[in-house]
Amino acid sequence: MQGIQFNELDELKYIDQHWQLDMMSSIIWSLRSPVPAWSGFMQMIHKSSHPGKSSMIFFPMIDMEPGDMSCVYSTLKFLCNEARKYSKCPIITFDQPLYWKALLIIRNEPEDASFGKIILRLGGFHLEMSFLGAIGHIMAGSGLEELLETVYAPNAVKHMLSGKAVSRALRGHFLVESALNSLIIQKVFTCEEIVTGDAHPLPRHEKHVRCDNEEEIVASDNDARSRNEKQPTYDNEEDILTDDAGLCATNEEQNDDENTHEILVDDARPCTTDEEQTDEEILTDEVVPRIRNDEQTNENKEVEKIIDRSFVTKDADLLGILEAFDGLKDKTLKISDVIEDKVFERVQCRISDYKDSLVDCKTANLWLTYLEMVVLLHRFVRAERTGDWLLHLDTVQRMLPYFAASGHNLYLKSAYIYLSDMLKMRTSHPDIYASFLSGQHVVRRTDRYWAGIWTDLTIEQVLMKSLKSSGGLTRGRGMSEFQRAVWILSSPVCAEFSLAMQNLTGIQYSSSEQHKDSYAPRQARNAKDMKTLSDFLQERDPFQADMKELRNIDNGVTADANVNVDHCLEVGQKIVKSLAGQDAMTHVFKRKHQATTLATKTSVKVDDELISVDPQLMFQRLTTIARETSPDLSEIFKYELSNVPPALFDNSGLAREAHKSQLADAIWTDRDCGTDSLQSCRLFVLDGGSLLHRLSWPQKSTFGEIVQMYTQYVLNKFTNPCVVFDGYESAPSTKDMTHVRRCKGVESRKTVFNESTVCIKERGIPR
DNA sequence: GTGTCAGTTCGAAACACTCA
DNA sequence: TGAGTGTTTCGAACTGACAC
Repeated sequence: MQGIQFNELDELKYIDQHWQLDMMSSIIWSLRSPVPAWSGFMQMIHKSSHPGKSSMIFFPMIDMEPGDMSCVYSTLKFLCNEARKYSKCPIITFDQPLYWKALLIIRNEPEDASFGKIILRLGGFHLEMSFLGAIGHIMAGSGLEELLETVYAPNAVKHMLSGKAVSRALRGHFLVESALNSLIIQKVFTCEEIVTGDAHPLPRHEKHVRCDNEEEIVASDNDARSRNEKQPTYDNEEDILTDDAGLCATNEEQNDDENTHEILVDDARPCTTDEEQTDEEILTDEVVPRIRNDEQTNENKEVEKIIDRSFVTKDADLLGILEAFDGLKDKTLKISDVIEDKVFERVQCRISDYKDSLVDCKTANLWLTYLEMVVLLHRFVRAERTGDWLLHLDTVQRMLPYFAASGHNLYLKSAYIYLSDMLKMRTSHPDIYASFLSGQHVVRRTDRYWAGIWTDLTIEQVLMKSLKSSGGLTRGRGMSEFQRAVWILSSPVCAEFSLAMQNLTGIQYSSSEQHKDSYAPRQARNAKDMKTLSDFLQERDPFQADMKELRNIDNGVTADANVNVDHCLEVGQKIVKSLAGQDAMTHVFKRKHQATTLATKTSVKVDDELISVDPQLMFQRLTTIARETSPDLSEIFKYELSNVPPALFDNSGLAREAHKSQLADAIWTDRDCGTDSLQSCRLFVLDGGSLLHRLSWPQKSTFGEIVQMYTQYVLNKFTNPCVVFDGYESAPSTKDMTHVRRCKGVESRKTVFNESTVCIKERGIPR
């Protein structure tokens, strides 16, 4: 079999022309909230010519195992025949496993054969999923998981960080990026935070968050603060909203359609099948007004809940960006005017200087690397939405080191070969390369500039939605070969009927012009989640200049000396560089060359060799062996079976939290705790710590009044009481681990107060 | 009562790595 | 070289909430 060589990759030297817009979007979150999220913001400002809406047609399904080489071969053969009929160059997109098989087949065919002309593309959507997994791997154990768990469910976060829940992952990463940028802006620029619970519609924010009138802002802030205290706490809603441009992928959309192979014919012909549109995009003229009215009502309700967290500033550069944003929004400025504004370079320069000052801080470096990875996500999505071919290639090239450092070797190999092949197209297929440069490499399901999506995502969205929605194959038709053929071949006729019915009834299908990120409920949720994330990061600042070591920002666990994830880009670049000239078929990736993350298991040194130890696994194995080899287990337990007792310590080395309520339940259940014996009791001993949670502390009360309140409560409730508070010396004590867990590894500030000090409280406990 | 959807859990396949 | 282990990726099945 012919080998596949990793050729030296030429540097693209692509200059991103619109980085200013990404910067504006991330900064504006801090200065003016709520605003549309990145995707909504981009759709709002991007208006340009584009190749038009694409049409999709289904080809017959091949009834074979998708991974079967002969199935892939048949697909390629069919593709070549169809392309010959249209006199077009065959282009096909696969996800990674099938891409590699198709590549092997094509590379082993003679160059003059029909297969030699096939342009094989690696699915961008799957590439993005893998990159999300790479981010999750690199940031494992850093505290990102705990950060995201403040706004998402734990299992949802696991899927987000493993690259499965794409829509949520993107939203989550973009929110975290904005919260981190907000933190940096506070440090670099002179800002003052205002947090308001605004009960007015969105335009109201535009009026009061003007940075040149600070007094007015503070005054309105005080009013709003009192309103905010009455705000209800929200449930942890899950992200069920989807991006109309295909940013999302539901579980269904993530399913591989490996049983089906399609050719996407990308032209400007009108869409012929109504099944080609997603449910959320289909809005009839009659339906639209009703939905808009409902949305308006809902918006008003949601806007009342909006929590606004912004900063006021008098910094000239930040004010310049605000003006540019207003200009774009009001359409008084064009994008070309904005990107020529030097204010962005000045802001970037100041932020870069600040980042350079953190060069010795490992934790800060890791989180700055995270920001770089999220920027790549922005670029990758933007390249697809706008059909920017060079940006797409440049971003894939920048992703390679992160794939390498995180051990996503299959995608590293495939993406490397894909990039190499696409660059070669400049000379081998100049006509196709030119059409890709004009934005023909993406598919648009709606007639908008900011609506391009990856071809593999298109296949999944269109096919899966058609299969599973009303009239689809999963609605009682059966899935046999005959039924599939009937369904596919009849869909053009059904589309004709559908079109005729639309003309007859006068009901037309159209897509909403407004992006979902522009809706007030979405903005409200974003603002709420941003506040939650910002609060978390304020308490656990990853950019502390005096924090030189690498540690988890949530639990404070410090990394070993062998953890090098803060230099993962250099690690990855080294691996990518070493690939040049190697044979892709025989090259072996070594795990020891990858970046070592914070989540790497603890290791012990045996004969000068580091061995990773999972205490839980070690304990289980040893007890299993002991049970089989020794009749008396107590003999075995005389010896140390793991470096820490797993029953008492978790994998990060922190002592497990005590569950007092379970102990209390056990006592009440197993023992006689009746109250008869209390009748003769003359002394009530009360736990002072527990007592603290019994009473709610009134607003603006002093500590003296609170003490008086507790005293009165105890005297009224109990005769002859004795209140006991537990106290610990400054020397090492059994409470130390609890203190470490509670302070999250960050030393708290000293608070000085006396009887007349007014208590500023948060949710019933002193701050 | 039914259908849909998000969330969760579990398992299998494929592949890389390690070790005897 | 083969067996065992670990990781990644993917899919199926189930559950509960919600809308109609």
